Amino acid sequence: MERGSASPQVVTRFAPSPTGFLHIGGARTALFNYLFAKANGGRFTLRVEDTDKARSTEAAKAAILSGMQWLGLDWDGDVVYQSTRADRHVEVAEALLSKGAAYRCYATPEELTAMREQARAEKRPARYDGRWRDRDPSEAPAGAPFTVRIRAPQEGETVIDDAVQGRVTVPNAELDDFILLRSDGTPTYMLAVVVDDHDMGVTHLIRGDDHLNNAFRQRVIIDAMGWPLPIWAHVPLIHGQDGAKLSKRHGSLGVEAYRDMGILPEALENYLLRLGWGHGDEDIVDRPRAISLFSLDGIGRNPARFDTKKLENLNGHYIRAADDARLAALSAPLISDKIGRDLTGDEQELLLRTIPELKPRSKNINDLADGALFLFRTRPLKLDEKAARLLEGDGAQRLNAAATALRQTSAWQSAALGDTLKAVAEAEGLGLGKIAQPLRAALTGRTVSPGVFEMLELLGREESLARIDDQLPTAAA
RNA sequence: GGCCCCUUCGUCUAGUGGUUAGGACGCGGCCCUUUCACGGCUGAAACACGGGUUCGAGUCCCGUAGGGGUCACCA
Repeated sequence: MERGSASPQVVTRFAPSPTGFLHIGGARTALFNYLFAKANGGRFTLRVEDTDKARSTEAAKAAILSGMQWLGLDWDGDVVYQSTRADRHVEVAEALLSKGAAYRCYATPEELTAMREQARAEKRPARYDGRWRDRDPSEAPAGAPFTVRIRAPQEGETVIDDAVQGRVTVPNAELDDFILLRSDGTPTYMLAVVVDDHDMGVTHLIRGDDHLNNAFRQRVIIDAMGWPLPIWAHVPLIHGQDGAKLSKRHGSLGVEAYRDMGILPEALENYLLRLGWGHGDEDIVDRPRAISLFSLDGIGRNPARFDTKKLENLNGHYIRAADDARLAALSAPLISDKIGRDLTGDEQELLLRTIPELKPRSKNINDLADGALFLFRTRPLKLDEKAARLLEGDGAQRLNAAATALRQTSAWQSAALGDTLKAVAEAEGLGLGKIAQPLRAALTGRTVSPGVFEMLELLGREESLARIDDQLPTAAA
């Protein structure tokens, strides 16, 4: 799909560092980048920032990729691993060096630590003091290790026109000569991002607010290289329920944790989208709608708190909208887990037919599995306390009356069964509930369940009658 | 602490100088109803505070308070 050269293609990227799972904040950043690219007919790329060999792990890398796949955030092209691009990063550092935009610094780590401590003691900002900035190269200790530092402007100010935050200005005195190349010759993050974003043709940088300060530093490199500026969009971070930074304690779990809680990916996506982005009153926004609506100016500037209740509500909505077969497949393993065996083919088919009854009663897949459990109980059912109480005294008589009528019903379909039971209630001069509740208890062992007529049909004549007989006092039966 | 950002119901938000400040989640009530849900109706619930600017501020400006981010040879 060629686009006119007059309007260069939008390219976004998600650039996680593989030091942990794909958490909620990262997932939202990825989502926004994905949506913005799709909304503009652009490309959404994925780059793994694995330049910190000590902290990066294969497991984290895999977790991030699988999290993205689960959410259906498909990236264009191959994953770029930053660690494979070190040569190019060094090349740029050297270009900067020969331009005089960077210089070698021979300060030792100990020296720098001492410098920072002293600055802190004197209540000054702990910035690199530029001690090697203007020294003549001849002063360099022979053979000593050195880092390469950017020569950042010291006067004036640097401006970032952020698509979310607006125009943000920082005095250049705040920017120190940060390190480009470590003393072992490897590139730092600050250099690597800029080079990679440039080389990958990234046009829009949508990322967490915590990177806003980095943007000023990165701009120094970009300017020094004479490269075009990307459009920055710094999205406020997600906070926990208590307003503090999101931690594992209150929801910053990996996306797979939400999957395991029975959350549907489209529900998490919709929730994440609405957390910090809005379009009028619309709360239910599915993927196609999001792609047609998404824009950077819909992103708010204030941090949002994570609210599990709303996520669950949204999840309930998407469960009701989901395909029955998909829901059956998702809940079957959970059911197997609970009953300690695999479902037979017939049982799987039965589960599928029951899903429509369970959908409106479920906020997550666990609820679904739980609700389906009555189908697979083994006789005689153990009744819970409340259910048992429904079968005491008059309850037993009513159950018996219902059983008698049910045995004579030939058409075992919910509508007909409903008519039968309503007739029983009328004959007894009772409300339908008086008949249905004991029946529900006998059928499921619980007081809460899908509709009795439907369950009767689902369970089938034989199983239903057997369960009822199990609960009938022997004298009455 | 320096620098930067933020502040509308408990929460997510709409609102771009004149609104009975709207919606959603959650919460309460009512209805539907064989239980529970779903669904429908309905109620309580917010412009952090103080100064300006203006005929008129949730909307603009300045302070204060509170919250957040960031200050590595991590990313």
